[in-house]
Amino acid sequence: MPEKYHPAELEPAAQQHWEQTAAARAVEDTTRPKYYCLSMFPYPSGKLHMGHVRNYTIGDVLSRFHTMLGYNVLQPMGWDAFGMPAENAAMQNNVPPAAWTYQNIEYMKKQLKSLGFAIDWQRELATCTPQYYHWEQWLFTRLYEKGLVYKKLGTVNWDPVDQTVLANEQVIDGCGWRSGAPVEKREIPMYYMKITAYAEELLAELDNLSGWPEQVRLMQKNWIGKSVGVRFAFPVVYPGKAGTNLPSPALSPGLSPKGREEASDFPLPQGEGSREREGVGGEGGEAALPDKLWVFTTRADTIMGVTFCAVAAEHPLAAHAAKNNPQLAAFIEECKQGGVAEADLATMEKKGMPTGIFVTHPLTGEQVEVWVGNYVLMGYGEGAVMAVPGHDERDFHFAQKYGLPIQQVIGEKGEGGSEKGFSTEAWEDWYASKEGYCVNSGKYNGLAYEAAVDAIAADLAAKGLGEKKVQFRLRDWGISRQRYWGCPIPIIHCPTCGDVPVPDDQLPVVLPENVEITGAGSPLARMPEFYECTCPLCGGKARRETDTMDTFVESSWYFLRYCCPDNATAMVDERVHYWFGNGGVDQYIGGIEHAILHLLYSRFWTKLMRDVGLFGDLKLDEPFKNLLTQGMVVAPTFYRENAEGKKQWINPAEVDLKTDERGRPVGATLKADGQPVIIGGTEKMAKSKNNGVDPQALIDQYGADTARLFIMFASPPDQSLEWSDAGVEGGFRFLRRLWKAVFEHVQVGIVAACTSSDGLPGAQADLRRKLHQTIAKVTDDYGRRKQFNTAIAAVMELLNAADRTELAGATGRALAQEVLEAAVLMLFPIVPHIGQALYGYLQPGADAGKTVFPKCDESALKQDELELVLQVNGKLRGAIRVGATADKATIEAAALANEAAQKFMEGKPAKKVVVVPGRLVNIVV
RNA sequence: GCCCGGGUGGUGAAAUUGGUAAACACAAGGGACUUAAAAUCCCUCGCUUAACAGCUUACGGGUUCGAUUCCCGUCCCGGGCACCA
Repeated sequence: MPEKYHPAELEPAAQQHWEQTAAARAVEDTTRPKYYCLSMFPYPSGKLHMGHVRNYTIGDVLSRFHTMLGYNVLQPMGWDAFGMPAENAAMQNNVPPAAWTYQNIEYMKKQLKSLGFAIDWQRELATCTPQYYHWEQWLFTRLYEKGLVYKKLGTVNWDPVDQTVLANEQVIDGCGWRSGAPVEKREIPMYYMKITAYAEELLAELDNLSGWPEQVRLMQKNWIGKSVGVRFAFPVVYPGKAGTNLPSPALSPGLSPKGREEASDFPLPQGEGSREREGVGGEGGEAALPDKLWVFTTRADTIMGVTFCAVAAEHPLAAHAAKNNPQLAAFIEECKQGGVAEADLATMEKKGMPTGIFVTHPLTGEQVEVWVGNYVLMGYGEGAVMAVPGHDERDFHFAQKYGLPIQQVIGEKGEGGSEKGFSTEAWEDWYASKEGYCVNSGKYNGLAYEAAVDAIAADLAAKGLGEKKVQFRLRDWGISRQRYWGCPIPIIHCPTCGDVPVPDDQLPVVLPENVEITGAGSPLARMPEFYECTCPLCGGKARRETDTMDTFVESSWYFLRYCCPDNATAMVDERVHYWFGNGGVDQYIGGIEHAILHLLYSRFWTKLMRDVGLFGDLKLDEPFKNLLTQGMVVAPTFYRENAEGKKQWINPAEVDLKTDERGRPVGATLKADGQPVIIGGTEKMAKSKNNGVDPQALIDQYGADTARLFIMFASPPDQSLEWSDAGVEGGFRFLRRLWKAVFEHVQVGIVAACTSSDGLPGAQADLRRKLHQTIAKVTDDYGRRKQFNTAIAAVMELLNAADRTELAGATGRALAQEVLEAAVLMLFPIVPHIGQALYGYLQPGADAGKTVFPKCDESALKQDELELVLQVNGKLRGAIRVGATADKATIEAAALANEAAQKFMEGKPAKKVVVVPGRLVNIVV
């Protein structure tokens, strides 16, 4: 055994050993319990960053731990290989996206291998290969036939200069990131997946996901947003025709009464299809002129306080009103400015303009004016809202701004039972409370929230103007992307047959790999050799769809494909039954930033695949049994602005940071030129902000084990971690100390490990107790708590205690052997390379990774005496020693007799004595 | 703006079910060894105080014998918001 720890020699040797013994190969074996340990696959951005190291180390620790517990472990890895950065890189460096991606995969795979993860590389997959996306296209066509995929208009960010659709990330302060031109909203036809059809199940199943963090379940619940409310209508009164619900004949010439009838309710009545605006060709705006304005509200109890209504700029009523009103038309144009991101819409200034159109309040018969509001979204709900400024904060401020009436219709009792005062001058939070009762509401006065909603809904229903309705916040999933580097949508547009799904024998629709990326429009739409095709139904000339799918689609089922990545004839096969038996993936690990979208879409796709019948008799409703959401690894961001005011992000490694005496940053300069840079926020490591830290330097200098140990020791996995390499040195030092301890023991000679505390001298019995306490704690930390920093600390404590214990004699040598073997095995999941080597020296010929995890010897934990903390009035005043079996009375007596206790009781009698068994005694005087 | 988290020494953090706040480390300071350096080992290390002791878990309240932990409010930081992945 070498005297010194040399990771550079020992790590490749250990990795070679695992490769030769196929240690990580996972083979279906029904005689053993399986453990499917899944980490979120990376986007091949170029290099691993610390977030990856953290994620995959957690996965590897759990995988290796469960292997040592006897499970048949599967730990796969793959590449989420489609996406925007490849197109950006193509534009910047003139590399085709495919070549760039495969190059990145190759490098990152090498990095992953150098970290020693026990990954079954035979199951590796990349989503950009036809072998993978073939099945995504196949399922798409099945879903299209089932009506679970449909087409409607959707709103996107449009860059009028680059003539291209932008991602929300590419819209900066309302302008296109490359052109700098103000972005506009534009409606284009897109394919949607009907996730709303599964809203109820996606919500209900959250309650069964007991292995998921409460936080994530809550976020998904709020995202789905089930609410029960009332959908009702305001009959529309057109100018000059007060008192009629019908459009003026002058405004809609040539429309027969029957046609009017059919076109009446707009948007379409309730039901899943109600918000689909089918196709692009619906130019007959006049025909769609509504005679009722439908809205949805969860606050029907405030209906008597409606003083105006607001519709989206794209609402047909708005368009109609704008025809003879150039000012309104200009305002509607203004509303189309800016992007579509909800965060921007929610924080922008609320603006509106009256349409001159009035609607009739369905209960009071009063005339209520319709406004166009920039904060009302066409794609959400009915594209129209009732406004109750008295009891909705946004409406309140809107009404104040435009001088619209504010009417109190809900009252509440304050402290002492007096009525709370309502003022139209200043908003107070209780105005929006559901705790009050109706006032100024005629027959509804005095009713509390639920009773009022019920009564009002019943009255609306009686008039045929509304009913109670369940509504979800969740919207259908738009999957069309006007981009190149994605999975082609397998649809053929035929002038005679319409949209035709590509038949199975023509799948996959292969994405051409040699293209020119210009950043303006989709390259596929400029490639006749791609889009020119014949209709599979009629054989006529047709055009292939050139949009690709949202990359979230690939990541919604990759975990199923890992079971059978080699199957060329089916999406999944019976191997799924083995790995997804017993409730699915046993442990899924990934960043908390995926709490909603990725995890919800994956749940959805699993249900879709189930309902297409792909799982046979396997009961699989949810893909992930246990979920560990790791906190993000965050790092500071730095940038400079160029002449056009665009931000150039600078990597933290290239920056010198100056701090004040309290450690707060006061300035930063670029190392290269010494000139100042601007300090941005601390954010998750991301390519777009160039604040990723490459772990390679760390691995090169200290080895994989130190990198793994350090990142596990830095903080618990679910906590976000601000990156700093201070302390890496300490991790390396610990491994060196561990090596030295084993070396010195082996030098004297290995012996059989101690197996019992019988006959051990006191100090050695104490150490052995500490050992088995540590085993119990580490097992619990790995298994139940999934908190690895405390497991490492516990082993450090154990080794510190061993250092302080005399272990020279025969019993001591045996105990030292037991302690060292256990310590090495306990650390093995975290630092497997050094563990593999050291265990080989302690147990020649043994393979640490195939050794059973140490078991706690309960008999070693026994103690005759316990120390209890002594408190007087809750303050620490000393300690008492009592027999391990002492009863409450004995403990009380010992506590009261204690000198320190008597001093702080100052002669007063004890009012009460609280005894917490095994912990403390508190004397209350 | 809305939804979800977080805030404990100079730093990363620990305290698992309401029961000793600061375990385990890092950094710093002092010492030993050394011609010297590195490495290693030992000691000190929340704040106030000469000491006794008092104070301390972002801030302000509350519940409790006892609160980092539970409740209410405030501030700050991070994540998500449907086309970053």
